[in-house]
Amino acid sequence: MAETVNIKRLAQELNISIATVSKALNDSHEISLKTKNRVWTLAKELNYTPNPAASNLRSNKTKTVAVVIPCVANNFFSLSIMGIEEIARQYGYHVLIYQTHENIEAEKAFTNSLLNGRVDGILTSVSSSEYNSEYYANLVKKIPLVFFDRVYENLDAVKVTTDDYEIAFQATEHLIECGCSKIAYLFGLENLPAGKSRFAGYLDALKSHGITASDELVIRYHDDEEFNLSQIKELLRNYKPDALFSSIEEFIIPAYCACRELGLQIPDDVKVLSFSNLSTAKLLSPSLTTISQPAFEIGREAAKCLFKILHNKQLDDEQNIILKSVLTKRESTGC
Amino acid sequence: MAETVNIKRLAQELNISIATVSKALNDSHEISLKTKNRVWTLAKELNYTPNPAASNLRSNKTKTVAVVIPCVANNFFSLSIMGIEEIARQYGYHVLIYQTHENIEAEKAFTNSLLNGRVDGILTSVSSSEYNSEYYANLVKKIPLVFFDRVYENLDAVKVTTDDYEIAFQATEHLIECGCSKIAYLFGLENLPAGKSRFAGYLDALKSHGITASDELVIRYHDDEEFNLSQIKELLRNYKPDALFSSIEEFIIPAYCACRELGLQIPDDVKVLSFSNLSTAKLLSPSLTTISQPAFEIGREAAKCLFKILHNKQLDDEQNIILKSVLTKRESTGC
DNA sequence: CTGATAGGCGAAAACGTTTACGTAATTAAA
DNA sequence: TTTAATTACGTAAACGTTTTCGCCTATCAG
Repeated sequence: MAETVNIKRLAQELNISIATVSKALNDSHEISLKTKNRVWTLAKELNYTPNPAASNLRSNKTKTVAVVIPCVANNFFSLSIMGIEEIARQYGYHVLIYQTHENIEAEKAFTNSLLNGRVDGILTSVSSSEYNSEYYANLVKKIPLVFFDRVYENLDAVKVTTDDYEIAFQATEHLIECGCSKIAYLFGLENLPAGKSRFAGYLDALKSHGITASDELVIRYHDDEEFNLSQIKELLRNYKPDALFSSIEEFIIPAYCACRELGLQIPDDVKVLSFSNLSTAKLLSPSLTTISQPAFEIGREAAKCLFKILHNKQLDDEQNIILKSVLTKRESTGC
Repeated sequence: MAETVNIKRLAQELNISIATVSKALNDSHEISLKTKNRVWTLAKELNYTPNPAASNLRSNKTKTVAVVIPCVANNFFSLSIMGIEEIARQYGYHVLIYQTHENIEAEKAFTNSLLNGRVDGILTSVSSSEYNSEYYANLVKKIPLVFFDRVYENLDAVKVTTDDYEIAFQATEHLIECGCSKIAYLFGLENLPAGKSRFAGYLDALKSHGITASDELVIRYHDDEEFNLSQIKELLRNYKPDALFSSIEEFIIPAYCACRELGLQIPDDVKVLSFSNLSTAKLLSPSLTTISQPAFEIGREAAKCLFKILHNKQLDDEQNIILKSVLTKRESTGC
């Protein structure tokens, strides 16, 4: 590197004080336009950019936010990040990414390590492995935090979610209207509000159509791919459901594979429907009926809320923002 | 926040100097074990974590790297990020994400903004919109930088890539062996070494089998989805190729859609093969023969190299690391 | 007993900003 | 004309670390 160019250097070359330079750079009203222009042109000429560490240290602002999520290699989360990034760019913020891999301890460790002033705020979609609000109840007191999709309820924090209950209800009704009466449920996120709402929507839709739910038709997501596959195969073999309603994307591949392996035709023998943001849903064999969440918009909304908080703007209404999911009917439900 | 706990506070409570505390926290040999233990226990007790800004400012180390990529919502890049993140966690580094959306100006703006000490190093996969090595030739002199997948050649920097030429050659041969002789090429990344190598592999494979390539059978990626779709439809209608070799994932959906709309059966009427990291490739209708790059490993390798550089370790051999892609034959090439 | 050596610690400067406060000159109000 | 207010800038402290240098004590060789 050549001679480091900092405020002192600018001040020397212009024969003014470093305070004046700093204020000019920050467009302070204390400085005359003439001086500001001198500073700005020299700064551009020397390619000056302020040292973030020094600035952070003094001002206690980092212009950085953290995104803490289970995993980036998931359509929903990568789309959310895109939305977050778009807004962050508009506000001139930087984005740190942390993946928890559904590990609650990693989650706590990350967020704790962010409390020393590394970031101005946090956007998070929490791990599904546990639901213990104690930790977050304390955390939200210490740093501006916005939850999206996977949230903790009853905390003093903004939450951006989707209409899980309503859309699950609607999707279940769609299956019923297609003639299904023995609808299996592939249960994911069971610890979280989102997972519970989806399940509740499913149950209530059954009930409102006079169908009694059965525990035998419910299987729960496990971290082991093989296990999920064999679970589904067992389910199909033993209880012969006429539909599979999957509450998470991770069940799609094992569900399709299970049907193939058992020689079951979708949608003739069994209909399939899933929450999913896969762009290839319409190319699957057969094309998959999906509930897709507006992942990109969720990211945008969450980021917007966080920046409003960081700039002390009043949040429009309340702390719960609920966006609408979309049910797209395709061949796998066949009607 | 309660009373801020910093080094000064620790020093006061222990009746020692802040220098001693700092050295103890950093496990310096100058400090006795007894004193270190006193410091460590109190630090843990008070939940002390060092202020990163202060630390960065003084030491000129940020323990942070930047990842500059076109887009996170792409299987290849999100998997790469996973690999990068895994290694970063091992080394205790933080990861900043910047998306260029294939915009070379944004790319330059981001990387420039990282030169003032915000990060210790950069991992990047460059934009495909242009190939102008001047900028990067200067950049690599200013900051440790590792390219992955989409690289600039002939620069003094580490590059992690895949065997694009060889695998494209091999894939083309596969199509030929399946009886194809009129193989269309869906050309992406044409400005970049990766894109050129893939195309070269395709051309050379044709030549080595006595097939003359034709310009009419090559179409180039465009940013407009509709345009790509109609391009492919035109191609299929006018020149009736017996295979589509797509060099990028983005062509898959339009290619499948085009075949459907024209009533062409895959693989009977036309075979399809594509570079892709889609996990649903095997569930498509029909399942898609793919060349999948080891995205996760690429991220890992790139990150490992960067950290070696940052710790002044000798890089094992040379600057080019080449990983192997995998050709997975499925129904879409039907043999 | 003297001198050297090493171990353990502290004083203080430095990193590059921001900002509270002071000051001088100019302008407006009286 | 005097005073008050305003404008434009400078001084210096502060943010929380890291690190150089020096000091003191204890130990050891001679």
